[in-house]
Amino acid sequence: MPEGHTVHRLAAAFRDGLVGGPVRTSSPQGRFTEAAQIDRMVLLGAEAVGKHLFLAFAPSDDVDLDAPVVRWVHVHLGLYGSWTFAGEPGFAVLHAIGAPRVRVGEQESALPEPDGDDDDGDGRGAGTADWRYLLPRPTTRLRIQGPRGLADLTGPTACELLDGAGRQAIIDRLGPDPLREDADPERFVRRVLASCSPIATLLMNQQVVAGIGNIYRAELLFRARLDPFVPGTELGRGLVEGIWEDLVELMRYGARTGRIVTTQPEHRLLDARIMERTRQNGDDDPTVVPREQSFYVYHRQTLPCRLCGTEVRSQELAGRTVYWCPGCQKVRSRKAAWIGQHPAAPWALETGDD
DNA sequence: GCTGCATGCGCAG
DNA sequence: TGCGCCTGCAGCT
Repeated sequence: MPEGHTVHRLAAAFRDGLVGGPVRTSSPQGRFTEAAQIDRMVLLGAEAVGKHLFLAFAPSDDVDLDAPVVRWVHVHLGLYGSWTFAGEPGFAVLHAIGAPRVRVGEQESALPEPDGDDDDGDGRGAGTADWRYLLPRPTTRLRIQGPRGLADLTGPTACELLDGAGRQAIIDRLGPDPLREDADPERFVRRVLASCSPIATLLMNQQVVAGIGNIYRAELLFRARLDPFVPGTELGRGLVEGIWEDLVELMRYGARTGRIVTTQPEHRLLDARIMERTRQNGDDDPTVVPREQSFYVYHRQTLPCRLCGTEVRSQELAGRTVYWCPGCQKVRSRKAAWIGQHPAAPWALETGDD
């Protein structure tokens, strides 16, 4: 489920709720056998690099992150992985919008509380809301439990214990992460301009830029009005720099709110008008009206483009589906300037925050 | 209950 | 380039 913004939110949730104190770690599923090695250690830090999450563990809290004694848990959620948080009121709540999910009562299984204040006789205890007695799902790869709450990991592509060198090796093969202060956009620009691969392929290559998934890719290309199949070598520097700037803004919004929104308000209105027109043309099927107004092209294949009404297309490219509007995305030239809309506007008219 | 799909990635060939 | 893997869930029967 996650693109890079989600992983940054997860890192923030860990920093908020679990970093700084001793934690218990276990692998209820049994597949992360190294969990025992870090049990009762201090969770020193949590950071995101692209879609990779790194959690630092040390025997005590007076250790530097780069000390040899620090052990790193490296987690990549892949397509199916997720973290579930549970804890005292306020635990991880700020960051629970979006991918980090907070358990709701019906899905919880709880042990009876040991102090005997189970007064409803159903064997589940009066405190089903007490996170301390939540049984992990059988598929839980890793549970991290601190004084204020816990985090359960299921279905990750990667969950492994590394030393500092192992962590660095992973970071070294990643391109710049638009959400990190230390990101070097020039690395991204140079890689793109030097490659004959289609720009759509390059944007999904984590060695070129770290953190983009299929949604950001499709939406970025649309906002740049860029043909997904143009080789990087055909693009102009200004355009590629514009894509980076746009990406930074989009992902910052995503990290702040937990939602990917790429459409500008005026284009959502236009979309409603187009839908009305298509219905007048005889398409009465209400299911063609998308509830989601957040995207221009992602998952909108066969629907009319929000801007020009051309049918949005989709096609497999290097094993993943690319979505684009053939009507709007015609930029192919090296001379093309950045013509995408600056994204400050898309959510500016949204009421409230988050 | 079953099937297919999904915001990924690494590996073999 | 295709496949296997990790899991949850929507949309079928």
